[in-house]
Parts: sequence; structure tokens; C-alpha cells
Amino acid sequence: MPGIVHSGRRWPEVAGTGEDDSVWAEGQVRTITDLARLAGVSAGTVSRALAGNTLVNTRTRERIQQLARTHGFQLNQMASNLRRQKTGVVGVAIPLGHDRRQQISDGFFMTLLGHLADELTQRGYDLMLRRVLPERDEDWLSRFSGSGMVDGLIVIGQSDQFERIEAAAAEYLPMVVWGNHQEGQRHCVVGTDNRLGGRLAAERLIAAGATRLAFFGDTEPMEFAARFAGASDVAARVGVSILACPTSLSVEPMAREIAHHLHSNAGGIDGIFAATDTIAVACLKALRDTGRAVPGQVRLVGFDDLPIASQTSPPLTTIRQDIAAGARALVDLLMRRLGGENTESLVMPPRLIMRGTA
Amino acid sequence: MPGIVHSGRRWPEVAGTGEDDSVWAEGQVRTITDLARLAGVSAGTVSRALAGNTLVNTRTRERIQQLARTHGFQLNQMASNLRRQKTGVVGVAIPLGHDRRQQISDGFFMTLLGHLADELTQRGYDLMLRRVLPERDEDWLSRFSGSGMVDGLIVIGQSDQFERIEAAAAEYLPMVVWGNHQEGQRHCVVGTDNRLGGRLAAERLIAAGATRLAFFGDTEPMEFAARFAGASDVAARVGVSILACPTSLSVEPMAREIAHHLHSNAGGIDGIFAATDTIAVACLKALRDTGRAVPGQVRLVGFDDLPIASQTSPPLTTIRQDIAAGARALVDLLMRRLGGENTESLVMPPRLIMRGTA
DNA sequence: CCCAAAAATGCAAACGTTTGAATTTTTGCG
DNA sequence: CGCAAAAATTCAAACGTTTGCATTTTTGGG
Repeated sequence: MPGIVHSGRRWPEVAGTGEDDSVWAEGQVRTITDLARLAGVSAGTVSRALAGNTLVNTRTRERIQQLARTHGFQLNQMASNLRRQKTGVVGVAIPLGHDRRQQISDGFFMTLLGHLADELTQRGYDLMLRRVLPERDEDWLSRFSGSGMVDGLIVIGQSDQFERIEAAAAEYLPMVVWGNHQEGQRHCVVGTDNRLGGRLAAERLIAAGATRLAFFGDTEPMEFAARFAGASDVAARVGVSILACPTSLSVEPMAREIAHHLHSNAGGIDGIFAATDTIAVACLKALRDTGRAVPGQVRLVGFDDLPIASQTSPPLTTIRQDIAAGARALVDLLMRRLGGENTESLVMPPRLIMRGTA
Repeated sequence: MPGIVHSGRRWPEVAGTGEDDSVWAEGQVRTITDLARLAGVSAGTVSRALAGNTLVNTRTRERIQQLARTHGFQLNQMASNLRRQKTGVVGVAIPLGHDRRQQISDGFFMTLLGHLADELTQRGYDLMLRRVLPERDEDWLSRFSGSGMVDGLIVIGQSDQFERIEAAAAEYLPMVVWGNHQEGQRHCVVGTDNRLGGRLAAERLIAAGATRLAFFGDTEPMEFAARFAGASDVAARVGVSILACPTSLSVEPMAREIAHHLHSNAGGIDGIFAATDTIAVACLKALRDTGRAVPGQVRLVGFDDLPIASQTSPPLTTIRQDIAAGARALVDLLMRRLGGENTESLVMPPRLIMRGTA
């Protein structure tokens, strides 16, 4: 460590002649202390000046800010965070329960993530993304919330982690979850009324003339289960059948499974409710490949209303989730929770978008 | 909000005998010092024990680790990071140059991001995502790299920021960029040989019988410019025409623009090279809507080979970029740069995937 | 010109962890 | 049992900011 050097105080206008003896890059102004020495004031003053604190004299403040700019000074966030006990970072966790692969690149998650990034950025927060495999990591949630790296948490999708999330919510306030709402649950969730969505889908299929329904999708995850339940409600009421056809979200298996279902229930299906637009698109292709007309012979309704939905032919009839609004709500609620408020869950209404497939 | 409840303090094994006077939750073991007091050793020993350092006695080490587990102790990463001068976080920046909206939810970016998340997680790094609007924020790059919040940076897409990235690369080693490679550039880039890809596409279109080509896409971004250039190479060599049809990546304008181009060049196009699968899908729909047969009247080749490419009908002939390999390379190179190495760029070969549209 | 009030700045103690060096305890060997 | 070497532990100084409080400087009214 070099000894303390007493350099004559020089100000910015004057030619840069400062004696620099640090180990770091020549003349680099790295710390607030470097800057303070350069400006001939104390570190505290620099800190306040950079923060725009009016406690420091306007002239001094501007001089320091100018100095910081010309020397490309960057505040060390780690140190700042440690001292202030907040990070300006929101964690986004994506638990990959069953369907580990591909889920993250599923159109829905990605669109939601994009909107979240927007919303958070706009509010001055950074986004830390973490994919977690719950079966490998028992306490992924507390590890994330307790890491000290994030001020709050957004969890995208409950996957099969409902209980763990419930438990975490008891101790950790600043957390909001995208997913399905269950009577009396403790954690704050934002999501679509999936059951209602399922009802809308089934009603449309039936109105379009279907009498033997099928649900394509995994019925394990809560959201999907609710969609299926909604469709079943209607089927039961109206007295038509509905067949559950488990379908994974990964690209390769999905196509195989769909082909299989269609083959083994050849004549028995004239209305398909796909758990997801992604699945719906694959169904559409499979139906076309096997020569069944849509919506002539088979009616098809998707879920999500992703950009692709309008790009197929015929374009997809689907149940829309307002993803942008969802993202906004997630962030809004999280901000309020960061402020100490204990917010309520928000269940948004789905909407039937009629296009060409039903 | 319920008031603070004073519950009798209970400790797991030993009866609670420590004087705890913190403001924090009762009995909470928050800091390493708390844990040290509990274990009857010094903070230093606890730190080493948790790190699995063999300097500390095996019995002591295990006892401390056990204690940490039962009390749900979480190391404060901020403090740790500050002291160790590294964060275990890699920043991922997505500059949104021209086509601000939607770009992030474009299938390509998202798929790449998913793979990056995987690779980084596997290597024990976290991912900090930041979308930047270069025109609003002059020095988005140095702000990110100098924030002290990340150990390294991955930039997805050069957008129109080539120069700024070049400049940053001169001073900041741990940065890798996804994008196009230019002769003699300084920054380390990973990407596909877009020009070659363009050539492959044009060759296929011509082989399929097209004689009047069109390129659908924005030719401003470097990657797209190179794709167009490659196609132009071939067109010039063979002596067929190629028309540039500027098309944005955002969903709504895209459809409008495509319809417009198709309409005003009605009979003049019999082979389309789309800058992106997303654009190709939209073209396919537009062509179908206007009653032109694909590939009968118009041949179509996309770029990327996204999951949707195989889901259209007919399925899309396209130029594949190996996104997974790209992500792996990005992370590999970054890791080596984090180790001080000055790595070379990597240009990967594209591959023609023949399907049904050309 | 004096002096109290106001304004500006400096000082030093945090924030929670890591780690070299110093110190204490244990081990092993003659 | 003594004593050096090895093993285990403690001590204290960082890491770079922020901020309450103390101190200095400036201001303005008499």
C-alpha cells in the first residue's frame, strides 16, 4: 500500500496534473475517495454531491458531478447496496417443476418476462433472473430471498411448488407470484381466471358444433388443471364428453403425443381445447397432416393469445390473457409490498378471441 | 399488521442462554456474527467453516454447518461480494436500437436467453438482465460494466451500437457479444456467418425455381445487412434480381408492411428470403391470404429455425442458427475472459434446413 | 465588527463478510 | 515431560459507500 500523498489541491479547469500512485490503472478515478481527493473535499461530501443532496453547496455539487463525468467515475453499487441495505434489484424466479426443458422459451413465459423487464426498468429496478429446479434444490426460494441480492421476488408460475411458496410467503413479504388463485391462499398471486377461461373455451367449442371434446395439455400444473376443470364444468352441464389428453410443453415430445392422441381417438374428437397456444399450433399442424379440416371437422381453441395465434391459418381462436397488464400488476403489487403493504391477490378476466378455428 | 409478539426464545438443542438484544426478529440468526456467538467461536471461523475451508477442524466445521442449516442462516451476498470483489453475476444487456418494441419477445432472443440462463446457472452464475435504450442513455455499457454489480457482460445483438461496443472493449475485457463479425473488429463476438446464410438461402430459392427474389427485413442492423448481402452476392452471380423490402420486427407493423410489399410488387416476386422466421411466418400467412401458393408460385426461406418453423404448413424451409451452441460459446468465452484471457471471436456456420416452402 | 443562526463540510462509525497475520491449542516425538 | 511443529482459532483490517453528528465556514442583522 502506498503511503498517503499530499497533493496540492487542483480543480477541474486547471490542467490535470494530479499525482496518482495507486496500483490501479493510471489516473483511474475508481472510488469516491479518489474523487474526493481530486475535488479537494471529503468523501462524505462527494457522496452527497453525487446523490444530488441539497445539503452541499450548489457550486461544489456541480463541480463534483462534472468531475465525476469527465473521469468516467462509477459508483460501486455493491458497497452502496451494502451500506443502504437495499439493492435496487428484483429477483425473477422460474421454477421448473415437471416440464423442465423448454418451458422458459415457451412464448408465454418469454412475453411475460419481456414485459416485466420493461416495467421494472421503468421503475429503476434491475432484474435478476434465476431458473430453479425445485427437486434439486430444496430451499430455492429462501435461498433467493435471503441472498441479500434482491429487494423483492417475482415468481413466474407456481409449478408444483404451491406449498413451498405458501410457506415462504409467511415470512417474506416482498414476493408476488404469477399463477392460479386458490381459495384462502396466503401468497399474493396475479393471474387469469383459468377456470372461467376453460368455460369460455368449452362454450365456444360447443357453440361451434362440437359434441366430443378433448383437452390437450398436462393437467398437473394448477393453471392447466383449472382450465381443464372449467371446460369440464361446461361439458357436464351441457352433457357432452371431454377427454383429457396429456401433452407436454417440450417441442419434440409434444408433436409425438399429439399425433398419438389424434390417432388413437380418431373419430372420437370434434372439438379440441388446447391448454396453450403453443399446443394449439401443434394440434393445428397435426390435424392438417392427418387431413382433418379445421374448423370443419374439428374445432380448436387455444389459450394465451400469443403473437403466433394470429399468424396461423386459419388464425387461432383462443382465450386471451392480458400479459402486459399482468406484468404491470405484478410489478405494482411488488412495489407496494416493498413499501410494507400486505396486498391482495389479483385475478384477471380472460377473454375469448374469435378467429378462424372455432 | 399485527404488533410484534414476544414469544419465548427457544433454541434447537441447547437451552437459549444468549443475550439477544437486536431489533430484528427474535432469535433470528442473521449475520455470521450471530452464528459465531451461537457456536461459541469467532466470526472468522464461521466464515471459513461455511466455505468448507479445511483450515477449521472437521468437527467444528460440521457443527457450524449444521447450526447454520437448522437456523436457516443465509450469507449476505452483498457483503461477501464487496469483500471478495466479485459478484457471481453476469450481466446480459439487450440494446434496443431501432426496433425497440417486441424485439425482446422475438423468438430468437428469447430462446438464446433461455439457453444462456441454463449455461450460466450450471456454472454457478446468476444472470442480470437489462434492456437498454441507447438513444436515451449514452453510456449504458460503461454504466453496466462499471456498476460493480456484475463480473462480466454478455451483450445480445449489436443493434446500432457497434462503435460504442468497440470502444468499451478496449477498456473492459470480460465482455462477449452476440452478433455479426466484421473484419478487424476488436470486441469478441459470437455469431453465425450471416453472409453465408444469405447465400445458402438465395441458392435454395433459385434452385427451387425462383428468378425474381425479394428480401423481407430491415437492412440496417448488421446481421440483417449481412444476410441481405449474401443473398445479393448469389443473385448478382446468377443474374437474377433481388428486391429489398424493409420490414420491421414488431407484430402489428410487420403484417401491414408485408401486405403492402406483396401488393405493390404483385407479380414481380417468386422467391422470398425472410430475415427471420418470425417474418417468414407472417409472409406465409400473407401469401396464403392473397391466394398465392407456397412453394408453387412463391418460394420462401426463413432464418433461425425457431420452434415455430416446423409448425407451419407447409413447414418452413429455413437457415438454421444453432442457438444452444451459440449460448454455450458465449458463456465459455466469457468464462475464459473472466480468467484474463483475450479470446478470439467465433463465427459459426449456418445450415440450410429443407422443409416445405422452398 | 460581533455574534447567533444557517449553511456547508468533515469525521467516523456503520453495513456483513473475508483473509493475512498473530496467537493459542494440540500433537507427536525424543 | 518438554518443546518444536502443526493445527486450530482469533484478531483486525480491509472492501467502498452512506449518514448522524460534530465542526467549521458563511451569512446577515444589529
